[in-house]
Amino acid sequence: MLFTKSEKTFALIDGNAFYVSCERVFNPKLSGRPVVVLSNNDGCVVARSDEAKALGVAMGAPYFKIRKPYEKAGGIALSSNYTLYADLSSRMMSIIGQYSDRQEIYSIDESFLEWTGFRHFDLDRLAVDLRQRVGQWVGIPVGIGIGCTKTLAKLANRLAKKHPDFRRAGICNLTALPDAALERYLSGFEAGDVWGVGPRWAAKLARQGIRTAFDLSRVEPAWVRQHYNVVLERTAWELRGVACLSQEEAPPTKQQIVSSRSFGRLVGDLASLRQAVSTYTARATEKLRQQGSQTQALTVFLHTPPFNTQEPQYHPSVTVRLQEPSSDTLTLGKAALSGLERIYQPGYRYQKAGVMLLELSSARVEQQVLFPQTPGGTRARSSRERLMETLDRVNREMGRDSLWTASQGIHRQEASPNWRMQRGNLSPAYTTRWDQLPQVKAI
DNA sequence: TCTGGGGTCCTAGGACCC
DNA sequence: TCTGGGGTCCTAGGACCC
Repeated sequence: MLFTKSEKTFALIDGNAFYVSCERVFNPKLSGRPVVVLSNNDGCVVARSDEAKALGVAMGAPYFKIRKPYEKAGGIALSSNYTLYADLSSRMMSIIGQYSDRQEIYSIDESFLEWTGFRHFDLDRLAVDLRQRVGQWVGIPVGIGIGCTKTLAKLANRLAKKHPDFRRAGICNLTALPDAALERYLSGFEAGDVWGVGPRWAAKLARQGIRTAFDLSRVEPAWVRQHYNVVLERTAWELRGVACLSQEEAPPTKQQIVSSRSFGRLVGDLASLRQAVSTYTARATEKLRQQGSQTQALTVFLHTPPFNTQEPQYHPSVTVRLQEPSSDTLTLGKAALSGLERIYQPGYRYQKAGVMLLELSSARVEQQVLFPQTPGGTRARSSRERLMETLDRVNREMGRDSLWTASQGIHRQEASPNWRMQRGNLSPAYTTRWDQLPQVKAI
């Protein structure tokens, strides 16, 4: 027997060219045309429509390098609008979640559903219905892959997008296939395209004669562990139909939280860096409170531009330990600035700064400290907690950046100091700002 | 000649994912 | 001129413990 069929069933649903599809929902002029969405500062291509792919635009391509020929060919480039994508994502995910009580939201555009025990249903029809509903209710086209392990569901999802046998329907169900057919599809599937096989391992596997997903499924898993590691061994098992990965329904709380940005232009002065670091700390700390955690150490780092060899290079970082765990924007902001002062060297032009919060723990577990630094001890701290609750509530209800600390700079975001990122072609916040709602004009 | 055995914790680095 | 941002897991090796 070539393949084991695990008792489980997984479906992987993801949005096609998700960011581009989000833009198209509210701007029909974009349909049928080459469209790309760019990373922050309009740096790299992070999403491409089929038409853009057909023009040969590569994922991750620096936009300035392809801009001229791309625009000449009628291509459109948009700055990324994460507010819009996050909102459409949550709508899409809630519809997908109607098709199983076991949903894992894997990324902004991908979701696993566990369909174990659903085999008395017609899974293909279920998938057709799901796809149609998401299309009608949110306007995002999705692809669906079904397999008896998550790795096979991922692989099926890819076949649903690329393979002529499935592309029309956008659905590929590997659980319904006989072994011979499964072997045929896996043999036509490059090992490097398997989930969990990156470029390094793909190259090493190829040197050892393992070129397709089928090849990888035939290798002795123990051998894989010996020559690679346990992660790739699991992948090999999963390709055979032995489920090693299970559904992670409740997202685990993060072990670290990072907030960093490249600047709109190179920055050399400490005052601007202080504003940037304060802003990133505030953002990271807000995320920290959202997941109910506190941190005991944070790292501040700076980077000079990596691609410009003319610039003198300097990549300092420093970790600042706190005396007691905290989730307070003011406390952490102060700690971050003290770290910045320690690593800052004049004479360099920096391209990026960032803050990482480490050693996270639940804020509900009260750690007693021998000599609390807050004057007045617990009472002073609880008033700080109330301040943070208010800060978060105001920013939640009145919009992000309604309330901020003076160290972040006294201008509103729109004033755009020199370190803010550039977003030259940003679409409106169609679904999250009253003043930017789409309008329908009567003729 | 011959130098125990079993364990934890921490860090750095390497690989992967979207 | 112009090259994103945010994560995870695993392994090896060193320090240290009894």
